[in-house]
Amino acid sequence: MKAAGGSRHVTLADVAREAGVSHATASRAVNGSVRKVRPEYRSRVLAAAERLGYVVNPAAQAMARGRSDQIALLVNGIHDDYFSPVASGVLRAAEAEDRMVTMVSGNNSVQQAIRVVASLRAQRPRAIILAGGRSVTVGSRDERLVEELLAYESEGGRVVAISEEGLPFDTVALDNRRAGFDLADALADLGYREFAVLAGPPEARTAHDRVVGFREGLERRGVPLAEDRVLHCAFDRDGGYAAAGEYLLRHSPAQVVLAISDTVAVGAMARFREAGLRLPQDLAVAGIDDVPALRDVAPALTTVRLPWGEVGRIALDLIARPSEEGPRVVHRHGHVVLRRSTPPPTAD
Amino acid sequence: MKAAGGSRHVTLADVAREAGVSHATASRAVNGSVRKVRPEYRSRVLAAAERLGYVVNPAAQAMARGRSDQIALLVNGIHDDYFSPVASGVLRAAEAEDRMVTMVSGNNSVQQAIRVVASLRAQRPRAIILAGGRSVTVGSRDERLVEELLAYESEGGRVVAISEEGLPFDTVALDNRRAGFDLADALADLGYREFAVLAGPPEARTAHDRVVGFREGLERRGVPLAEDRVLHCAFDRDGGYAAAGEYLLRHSPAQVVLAISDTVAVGAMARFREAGLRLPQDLAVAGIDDVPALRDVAPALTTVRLPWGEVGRIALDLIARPSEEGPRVVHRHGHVVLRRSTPPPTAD
DNA sequence: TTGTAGGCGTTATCAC
DNA sequence: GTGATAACGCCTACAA
Repeated sequence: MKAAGGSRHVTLADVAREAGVSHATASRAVNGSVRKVRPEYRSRVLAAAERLGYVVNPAAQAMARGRSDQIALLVNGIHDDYFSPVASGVLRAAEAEDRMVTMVSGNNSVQQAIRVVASLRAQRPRAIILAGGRSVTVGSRDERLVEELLAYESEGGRVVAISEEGLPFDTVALDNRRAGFDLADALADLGYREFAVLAGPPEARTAHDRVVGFREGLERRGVPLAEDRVLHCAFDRDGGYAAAGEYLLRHSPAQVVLAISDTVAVGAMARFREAGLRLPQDLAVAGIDDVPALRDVAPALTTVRLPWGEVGRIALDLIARPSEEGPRVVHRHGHVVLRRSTPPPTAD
Repeated sequence: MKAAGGSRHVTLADVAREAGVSHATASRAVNGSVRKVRPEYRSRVLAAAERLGYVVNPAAQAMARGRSDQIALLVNGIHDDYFSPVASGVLRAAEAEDRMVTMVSGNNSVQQAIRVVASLRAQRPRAIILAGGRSVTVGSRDERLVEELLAYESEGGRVVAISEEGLPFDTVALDNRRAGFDLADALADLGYREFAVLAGPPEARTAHDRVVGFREGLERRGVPLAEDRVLHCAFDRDGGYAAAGEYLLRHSPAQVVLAISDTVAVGAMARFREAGLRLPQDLAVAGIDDVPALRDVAPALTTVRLPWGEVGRIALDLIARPSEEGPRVVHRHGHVVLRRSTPPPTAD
């Protein structure tokens, strides 16, 4: 039990005094490398700490150790598609081990991300989780970001990326190409032949990989995908909405629209409906991610379920067990979930 | 420009030496209470800091000041309905002023929330934003939480609640009763007469208030709401799904179902569809919140739009400008948005 | 194994 | 206004 009184904070010195040992022993008993303190003292200290309601002062600890215990999650942007699944995955995993996560947004600009990492660096968190992809063309700004991150690592920090393979950090890699491949393959298998693609931004690596996957999947089935059937758009709901509008203008109707994400798909569906199309009768739509919040749209959306919760856990795991020998990459992939939005196509 | 090299950190001492002044002066020039240092020194220090790439060490600062500059956001649970709108509202606002937010989840348990606040207390963040409501019956556990928060305040921290009025802290109060009232009123105005309610957990204050609002809105229109038409459920998608199932069992059909949140509404819609009901022809559904991710469900959901972004900004504002004289309350309310899910009822 | 002592980077206190 | 100097709470050689 603790005294919730508003007085001054209990410090390690208090605990030490109460337990009748030195500061050092108290420190070791509470946080030190195990088994260096006599069990008797140990329990005496622990009891005293409990009795007094001692709580470590993270700032002091951070200062003494030169590193805090925070975990920082850097997402591209709050509006980004990646935000909610990735964030809730990581937060949930963190919650499971009683840790707190500091969230910051790179605001979809590498520029900003660099600045953010710089100030993060000053805070010396235990780890930075980099969520969301980088560019296809690894430009100089991207390199600056990596550089900043490497500097952070050289100071003893740990970086884990949740994105594509290829960064010089431990990474949890979701196989985006495969997600695209499997989805395209499954739909072609279902009988679809006329595809259109809402491709997201051409420079976003995640979107790009998924589109490449779409292409390969269709190729494998011998299904053509004309260039003009691929529409680029922002990586969010409004992007899908806009791209769908463009699609409608082109008068090049397809049977099914593959969107690079569920949110894009949902935006597109909204636009299609406005145009009077019946879904899925007039047009089938599929996405990728299987974000929980969207699981109940109608018609239920065919998608590729990505294991976000697991990804979060793995990321924390990678942080907890550093490796000596270079970046590790843990691969995960999703599974196609066929739902109502893509019924077997009827003869046209 | 900064040297991104991996060497040791630049400290205030370095800056002071470089500028040829004392630690104290350097400190004052960089962070001290303004206008106590000669302009010449001031600029000399600033220049040196810039040149060396000096960045403050927040841990050291926190330690010396006895308070860090972090803002902590305590949400009820990650799965909670409140998570995404409130979190993104606050994060966005924080982003706008270049601040980072530490997110923690109370995991939907007051018990846990108390523990979280206790460890937060140790971190001495500048402020704690308490998002999400408390219980209807202010129980002893709730009181313990408030107590812990008050203790934190007595240590100099600032608490801002985003919830209902009544807590002894500055609060941004969303008028939940009014949201319920306006929604019920609008639908009754549209011609609906047979209502059912998916009420959420009876002990959750937010849900409770909304239901009270429903009642009052209907009352005003002289529309009865039988007790057995009110079904309690969990405050999330699955709760809505389950409650919808229960509704179906009762064979007491209504024209429209008022859900206490969009997510509950969407879960219910999924269940209704499974049962073969056509929406909105066979049954109309409405929610509250207008969460962006759900804006495109079909049929488009009638709801009450709550100003989450504004709420986040106000919360940060309240933090930035403390008041001397007791808790302030800023009221905000939503606006009914009629969409396809509640067409004017046809004669039955 | 335990205790003593010094240091981590900043701010705050007081003389000057 | 400015500059020594002492905290702040914890960790960790180093010596005992």
